Amino acid sequence: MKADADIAGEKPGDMPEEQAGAPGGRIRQATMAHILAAAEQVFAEAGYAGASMSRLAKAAGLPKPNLHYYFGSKQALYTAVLQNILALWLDAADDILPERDPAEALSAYIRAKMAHSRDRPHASKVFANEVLRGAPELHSYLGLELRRIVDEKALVLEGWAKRGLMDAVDARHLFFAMWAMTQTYADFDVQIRAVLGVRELDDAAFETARLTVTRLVLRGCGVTMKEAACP
Amino acid sequence: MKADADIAGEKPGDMPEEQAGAPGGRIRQATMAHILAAAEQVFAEAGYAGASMSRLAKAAGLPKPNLHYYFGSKQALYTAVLQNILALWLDAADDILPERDPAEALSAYIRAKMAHSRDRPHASKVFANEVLRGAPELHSYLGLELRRIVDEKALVLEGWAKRGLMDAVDARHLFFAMWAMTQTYADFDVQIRAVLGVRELDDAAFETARLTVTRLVLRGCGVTMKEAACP
DNA sequence: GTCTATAACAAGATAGAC
DNA sequence: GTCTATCTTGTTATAGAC
Repeated sequence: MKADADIAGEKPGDMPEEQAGAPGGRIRQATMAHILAAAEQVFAEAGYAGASMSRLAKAAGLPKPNLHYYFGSKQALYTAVLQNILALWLDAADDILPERDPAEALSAYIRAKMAHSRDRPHASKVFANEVLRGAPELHSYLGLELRRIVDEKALVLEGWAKRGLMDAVDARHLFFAMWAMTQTYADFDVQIRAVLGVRELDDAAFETARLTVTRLVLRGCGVTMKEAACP
Repeated sequence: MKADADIAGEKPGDMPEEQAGAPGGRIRQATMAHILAAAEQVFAEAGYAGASMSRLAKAAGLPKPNLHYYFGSKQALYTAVLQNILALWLDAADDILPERDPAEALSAYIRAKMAHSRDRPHASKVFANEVLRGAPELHSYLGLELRRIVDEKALVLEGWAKRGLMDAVDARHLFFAMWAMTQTYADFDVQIRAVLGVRELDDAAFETARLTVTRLVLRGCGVTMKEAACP
């Protein structure tokens, strides 16, 4: 087995027995994390239907039955991959807080989302594939948890607008725009690379992308850019 | 067979025999257009791998072998659907011309793209699915035809910037942003409806979306909005 | 041109030896 | 815990009657 199984961020040698939500020994957890990491990539490239168990197994470097042994079914493995991604997704909006400066908070949010697109493109693609299919696994998450977060953050933006710190922009549609503009660098990377005529999106390309998105959002919200966009 | 087979925009009773690129009689063309319309929807909802021939056949209201009779293979049917979509995709940027006013031209472009997302969401989703998979069928299109168009339009924007009509924004990344913001209303509609807590995106929602996107782009480019954004 | 019947194969899942 | 061999089902595609 390969050694890059630390995707779930488990602390090695922490608990001697088990833990809530992650039963089993350390080797079991490591194997499962390894399978999840490989599966995320395959599901990202092929979608749910296009990812066969044999392909998933080959990507993990294991025989097919082992995947069934650990996750039961393809469906369950896919759900586990999605769950792994949502945990990553949720804490991105932590910068949007009432007491912060709008320009800085929005810049930080865009920076975090762009970093996600760069560092975890597979996660973004799996999520995109799922939503494109009609989000059969994420319906409740989108309608409950995500909706609650957006409602909460929309209040923050409306508060900023009332205090004259930014224009009164529709907060929800602003979020849709920020999600779309940042995630497109992960989901549609093939198209972007083709149009730019480059083999890879390097640091400079991502920096230009981040600055462009930040500029559109900050100016669109009527907040001054200052040096918040430049690290 | 249902009567909504006029998607390809064929002129009924035009030519008695054949035409380049569309051989066969009128009923043949009508049947093929009907299959293509149904297939677009199924490919959009299920992706390439998730769309089985039986499902495609059921959606078209025909037995499976008929689809093979007309298109040969699932692959060929899919390619035909994509080809149909590209024709639609290409003429959206017709508004970006040097002699036009930036605010009006960009507003018109965003309006056209939003209208596409509203009127042909399935087309957008098929395209998104294809690019997510790595664009195996569209690699040459993206790297040649689309790239050429974007290069051409980028020159127009740079011309506007030199004449002081707008700020010097990276034109290519601005296009990525406009594509992402507008297409998200087709591709991620499930997520948007869930967050907004509505069953359907109605006229008002699309108008708010369009105004938000237009605002971000025009202000981000430093062009005055005037009434160009309002019909 | 249309459709029933079926071939050839790959899918998800499991039994059972190790 | 691990993996070979296999079962069942659904897949694309086609043969051949109508």
